[in-house]
Order: sequence, then structure tokens, then C-alpha cells
Amino acid sequence: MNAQPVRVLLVDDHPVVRRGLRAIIEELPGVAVVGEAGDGVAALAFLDAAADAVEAAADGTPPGRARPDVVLMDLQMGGGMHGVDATRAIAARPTPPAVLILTTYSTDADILAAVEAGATGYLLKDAPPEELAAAVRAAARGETVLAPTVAARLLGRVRAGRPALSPRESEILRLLAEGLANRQISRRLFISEATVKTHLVHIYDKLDVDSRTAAVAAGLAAGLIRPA
Amino acid sequence: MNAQPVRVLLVDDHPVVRRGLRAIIEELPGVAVVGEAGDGVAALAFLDAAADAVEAAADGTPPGRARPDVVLMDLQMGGGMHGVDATRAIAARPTPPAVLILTTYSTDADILAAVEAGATGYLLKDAPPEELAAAVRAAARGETVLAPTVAARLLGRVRAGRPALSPRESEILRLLAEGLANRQISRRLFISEATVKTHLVHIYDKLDVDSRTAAVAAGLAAGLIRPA
DNA sequence: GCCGCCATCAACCGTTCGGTGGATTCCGGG
DNA sequence: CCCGGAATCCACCGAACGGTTGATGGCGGC
Repeated sequence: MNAQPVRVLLVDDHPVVRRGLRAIIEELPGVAVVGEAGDGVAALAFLDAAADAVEAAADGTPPGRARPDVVLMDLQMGGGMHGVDATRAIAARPTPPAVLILTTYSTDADILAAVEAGATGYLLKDAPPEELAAAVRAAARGETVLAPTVAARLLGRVRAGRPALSPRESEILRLLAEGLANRQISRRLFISEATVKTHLVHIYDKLDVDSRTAAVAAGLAAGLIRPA
Repeated sequence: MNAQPVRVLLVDDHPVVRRGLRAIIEELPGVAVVGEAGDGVAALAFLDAAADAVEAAADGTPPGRARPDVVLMDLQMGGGMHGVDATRAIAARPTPPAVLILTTYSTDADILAAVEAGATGYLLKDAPPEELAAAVRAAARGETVLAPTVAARLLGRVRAGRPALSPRESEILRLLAEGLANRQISRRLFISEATVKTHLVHIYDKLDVDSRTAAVAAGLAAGLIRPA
């Protein structure tokens, strides 16, 4: 059963992090790193190449360039493709590997987006190596893995009974965070200023604040919007 | 001259990052990692212990627990002490090691604060290993090291002629980002509401915006305030 | 079918906010 | 010594904002 080791692909734009992950993972028995990628595009290219290689050599699979079972994926990658988009692209493939999100600071919006995109699990980078090891193995078995912190956040959100913002409200909150005035928002969304005000009232209500600036602060704190 | 290797202490709350840094640095000739710390408090404790050890054994310095020449310090560490504070505490010691800031995403405010706190250099985590190696060696020689990206940011800021906010204005901008109204800010700072408004006008002027929310957005974008 | 949620729009009113033009004190540089 | 910047304060005004009430239509669940 342990004849075939779990094959892992690392996707992270920080060389330092890739190096650390490789060091940690390679000392685990039954787990092997088969590749690294610095961004989403490179990750997809690697998967393409691996698929071709498997097709070409139907007999003994070569040690490198092997089709990975688990992809360790960073969100917030500097260059171009966001981790969520990369995850979605990978999950859309014929026989997708498990995608394990591994990120530093998690906004709630990111977690939801990643899960929606097809991620198998969600870990935080400050997790101890043992936790990481267990998560990789679980992901290889097809199980869903949520870091305790992440799970707590999700539960906390549900428990807090925070009524989630509607799609339109989220959109307006985002524009709010860009510093736009009501009229500018109305023009951007092709709706009347009155509608913007109505949405704002609902947003204030749900976030329990009473000004646009406080809504932005609360939205950032709750991870409803990205600072960047 | 190369008899004594450069001794490095790693300070980062992410085990993965520490592992990666250790792997990269330890394969450099003439550089050795003498310790790791998961937060600022642990880093200071390590320096204390190292100082004692040196005092106790005046002859052959033991390989481990040696007083580091360079501290690789992460900013934004989860638990308790911020990297800037840790840097300040280290720089205030009798014979301080060089502190090299190594962080992921750099806000201008962080850079300035770190330099003010006594940091020797500022690197980004997405820097390639070679750059990191060169920086550690330069820091050991007492030189100042700025990552090209960081240097560009600082130059860009100066070139843009952006008049830096006064201390008081920065303070108010921070409170603004928390969503406080003018009256709340005035009470928090024990000044009149009129004064707050005056400061706000100056802030809008300097940031080239015309509303409090836009000022927060601009301040976040320019790295004048921390999202957290 | 009805109820609730979402999204859209409107009118009203009081408050806050932004803009302007002053004023004072303190402090440090030329 | 005088000038400028920073920080403090005041008054006025118009515009933007927040709060309320009310109304319409679509869409999905009970």
C-alpha cells in the first residue's frame, strides 16, 4: 500500500518558503516532492508536462516529472495569477490532484473562495510541521483538511450569526474601500445613488457600524475585503 | 579572515520559513545558523543566553549558543511582539548584532519604522537565495542593505514629492482607518473637533484625496498605515 | 399562493463632513 | 531675528452622508 509514495507539487512565489516546505516534506516517509512552481502558470505547465509524460511512458513512471497527487498552493502570489484562480484551473482538469491551500494570513473571503474553487483543504503557514505532514497525507487520501484556526474562524463566523453580505453589498463594500463617494459608486454600477444608499444602510446594519469608514475598517477586520 | 564564520539568528513565527532560511543559509560557505526564535521575546532571550555563555567561557566559544553577528528578523509576527519592537530592543543592547529585516509585503511605514528602530537592511521574502546570501554577508560587514524593490519604493516615494505626513497627522490617519468619527478622534486625542478637521484637511491635501474614506484607501495603498 | 430576501428607486431631514479663512503658540533653521 | 512648519483652536457654509419610510419587481422556499 505504501509502494507508491505521495507525490507533492509545491506552488509558492517565495523561494524561501518552497525551500522550507521541501525540507519538511522530504523527510517524511512515503512522501516525495516531484516539483516546484513559482506561480500559477508554472504550476499548470508542470501538470501539463506531467500528464504528457505519463501518456508517453505507460510503463515505469520516472521519478521526476511525475503527476502529483497533492498540490500545496499558496494564495496571494505576487506575479499574475492568484492562488484561487490557479486552484480553479487545476480542479477543472480531467483527473485533478488534491489542492491544499497553504497561506499566511487568511481572510474569510479567501477561505470561502478557495473552497468554492475546489480546494481540498486550508492550512496556515504558521502551522507546525507535524500538522502539515498530517494534512498532506490526509489530502492524498482525498480527505478534507481544515486547520484548527481556520475551522475556528469559520465556526466563529457562523456562531456569531453575522449575516453574510449579499453579492451586491460585497461589491459596494469593495468600492467603498477604494474611497469612492456614493455618486461615483452609483455610476460605476449603473444604479441610482438612492440604491447605493440603501445598500449602505444594510451593510452598516450587518456590520454593526454607522459610517462608511467604519464599514471599511470592519470589513477589513472581518476579512470581507482584501487590503491589497 | 574567514576563520570565524558569520553567525546568524533566525527570527520568524513560521516554522516553514525558518526551515527554508536555514536550508539556504547553511549551504553558504562561511555562514552558520546559531539559533532560531519564533517571536521577538524568544529572540531577546536567546541573545541574553548567548551573552552569558560568552561571559562564562572566555576561552573556546562553543559552536551553538554563540552570539550572532546577524539577526534575520521577520516583521508582522503573529504572537505578541512586532518585529519593529524586537529590532528596537536588540539595537538598544550594548554590542548589538546587525538586524536584517526579512518580510513578505512591505508597507512604506514598516520600512521607515524598521530603519528608525535600527535595522541594518530590508529584504523581501520573494528575493532569490543569492540575493539573500549577499545581504547576509554585507550585513555581517556592517553595511546597509536594501532590496532593489524596497529601494525603488523609497526613491519612488521621494521622487513623487509626496510630503510626508506629520506625526500627528499619521496618528489621525490611523484612527481614521479604524472608522472613528471626528468627535471620537478628538476625544481620543484630547483635542478639539476643529483641530481634527484641520489635520484632516492637511491629510487630504498631502494624499491628494477629498474624503476620509479615500484617505484611508490612499493611506493603505501608500503603506502609511497597516491593514491589521 | 404567500412570504421573505434581494435589488432597485424616491423623498425627507438632521447631522456630519469638507472647504475656506482666519487666529494663536511653540520651536527650530537660516 | 524672522520665517516656516506643526499643532492647537474658532466660525461659517454648502455638500455629502446617515436614518427613516415607503414603494416596486423578481426569485426561491414553504
